[in-house]
Amino acid sequence: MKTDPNIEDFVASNNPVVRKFNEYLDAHGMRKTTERYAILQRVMNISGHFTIEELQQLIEGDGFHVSRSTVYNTVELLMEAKMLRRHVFEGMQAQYERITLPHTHLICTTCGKVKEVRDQNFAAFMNAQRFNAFNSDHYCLYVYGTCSTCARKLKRSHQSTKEKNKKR
Amino acid sequence: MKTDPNIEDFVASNNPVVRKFNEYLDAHGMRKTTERYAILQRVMNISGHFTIEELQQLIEGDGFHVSRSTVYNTVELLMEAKMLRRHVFEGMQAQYERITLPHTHLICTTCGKVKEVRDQNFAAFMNAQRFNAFNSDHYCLYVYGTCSTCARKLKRSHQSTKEKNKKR
DNA sequence: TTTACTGCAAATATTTTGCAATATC
DNA sequence: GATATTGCAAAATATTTGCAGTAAA
Repeated sequence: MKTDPNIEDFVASNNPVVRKFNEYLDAHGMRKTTERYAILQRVMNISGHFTIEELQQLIEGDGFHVSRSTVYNTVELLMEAKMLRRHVFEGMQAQYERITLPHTHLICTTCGKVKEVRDQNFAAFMNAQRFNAFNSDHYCLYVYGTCSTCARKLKRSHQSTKEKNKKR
Repeated sequence: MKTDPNIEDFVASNNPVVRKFNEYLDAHGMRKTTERYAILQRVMNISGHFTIEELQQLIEGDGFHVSRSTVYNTVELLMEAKMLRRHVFEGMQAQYERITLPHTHLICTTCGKVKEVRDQNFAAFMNAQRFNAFNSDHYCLYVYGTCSTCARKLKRSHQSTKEKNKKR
């Protein structure tokens, strides 16, 4: 293992995320490589959604080099370990996010921004939900629409169109 | 326009789907090509989900040739016309389905089968749902889990493992 | 007749794979 | 020391694009 104090500290820390990943690696007879922890550390410090490209650039920004294949490989492991989830929203490239409490995704179809909202009522509703001949493991609710920022901009440009039309 | 009686009949029919697509094409000054209607006809006769690959093969099976680019192009138009939707479920390639009444997708993570269920309670819940600073247009609920067929198979193979262990 | 659309092939984008070098166990 | 993992480059996959020919308006 190369000496990278940050990552060594992270591995040595009793961080539950490190513990969970260790358990997964142990259970599958997999090795604990510096690259895997460097990626884990980065992933767990991102609050929202990110693409593979963005993740790799963040890691490189940390001054640590990992190949694209290793990023894909480790992200796959983190998904199997149920620590990370992949989302593909309409018209966008794949994005990842760490698994936390269930939440709804609000996706603006104009600017592509994704907002997460936690809704107790909805969570309760889904928890009570049972399906016929189907054993549910987890769910994703994607709500597509327009965020307030884009709505404002659209309204403005619509108004200026009306203004122009008036002037003619 | 090449003479293909089936498609001509379809175009001539007062099918609401044809009308809706015509309106979209007219509104955008786009041409009414045989290829577009051939694809529309096929799409509207598929009940479940399909990939681009599958759609093209079905069309070829109908004895009509359309290039891959035209399939992508027309599918894009149908999505803009709000007649078709694209879904990317975890670990699978993009699938399309015609837009009908809102429904939940149950996705088996073992066999990949996708089942649609309509749930009045859920629909009512979502219709009442309002989000802060976000104007909702449509939503997708994906529920991942295990279908009963796979559950049975898994149970059986688990049992036979236990049997084997007993014999030792 | 004009030009939007199609088909083909080539380009691009994203993800996967083969293999030699290397680090973990 | 044995071998799982890495990095690189090449391959595979999915989607987009440029352009010449064709067909819709």
